Amino acid sequence: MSCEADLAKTLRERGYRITSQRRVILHILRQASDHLTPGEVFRQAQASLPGLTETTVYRTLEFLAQVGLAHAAFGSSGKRAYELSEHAHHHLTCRKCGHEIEIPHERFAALFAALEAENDFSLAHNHITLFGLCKNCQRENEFSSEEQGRRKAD
Amino acid sequence: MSCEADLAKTLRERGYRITSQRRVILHILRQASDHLTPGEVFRQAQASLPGLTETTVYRTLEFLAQVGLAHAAFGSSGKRAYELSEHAHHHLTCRKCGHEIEIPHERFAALFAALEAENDFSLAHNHITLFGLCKNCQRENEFSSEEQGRRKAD
DNA sequence: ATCCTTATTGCAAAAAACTGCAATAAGGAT
DNA sequence: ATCCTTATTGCAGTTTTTTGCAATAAGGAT
Repeated sequence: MSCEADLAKTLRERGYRITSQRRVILHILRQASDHLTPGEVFRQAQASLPGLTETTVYRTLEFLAQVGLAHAAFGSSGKRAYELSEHAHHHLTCRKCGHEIEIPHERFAALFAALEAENDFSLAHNHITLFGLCKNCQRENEFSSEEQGRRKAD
Repeated sequence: MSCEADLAKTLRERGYRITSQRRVILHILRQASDHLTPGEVFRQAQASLPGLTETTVYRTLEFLAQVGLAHAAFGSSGKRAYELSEHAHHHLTCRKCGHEIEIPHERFAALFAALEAENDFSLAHNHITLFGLCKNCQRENEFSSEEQGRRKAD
């Protein structure tokens, strides 16, 4: 697999090592169509690598993000979730029903470039999640008092 | 205090109640020059309201965000931090030294408006944090292997 | 001022994240 | 194939966030 070899090279060059744990976790992220929380990754990874620790998952995920292979996004619940960096995109997430609309990175590219230039800053590929209300949920009241205490029901 | 009365009205209209806890927490956020984590808010709040629980702080902060009075931002560490919604702005945060550059919301306004129109979406005021490297840190290597294991030292 | 409804809080216990340190194992060198 | 250095992992323990439920207290009505 070319991307495996590629990965090896990338990491090695920077002084990191390739381990079964990293391979498994990376593989899971590749399969995933969606963002995965550390817990989800852990559960899936357990299957192929029984001895794996939750701690390692957290550290590996964070590691992948640092190296740039993956990045963290914050879901509507505020829980951290990771996904591969490939095909940069962002999300509009409905705070009410959780519906997600994907926005290609290109839409942000110009603004990002401008900000980088103006501030002498080098932006990493961030996954941005913008919260709001989707078409349907806009009609109803955003957060009527009756919903108190049963937010997850939505 | 006008903003207090204003707050009262805002909440009451929506069916929420004003409690000493909410007042204290909101007051702390007003004083704060910076974002505060739930833990920080809790510690400060303890002073004026000894009986206060950490749980309540978490819930109140989340509540304020839902109601739109405050919003959560995710610091470089990924830790959640809250601040009042007034004077909308965003941040460019250096992943290495933690330096933060404030970006006025206006820079994002046009893009946000376009995204809202294109997707039939109503965006809430999100506080965006874009990570990257500041001017100074760009010179050095982003994440050389020697830094492994002592990231917080930077 | 007192009563009533029900939004909020506190408590206790669980789940999720994070840390320090000793043991393990990549992978370059011999 | 074996040795060596040190990046990574696992373990055990700590802190941070959440959640369910009963007790408390806002604030409108009487």
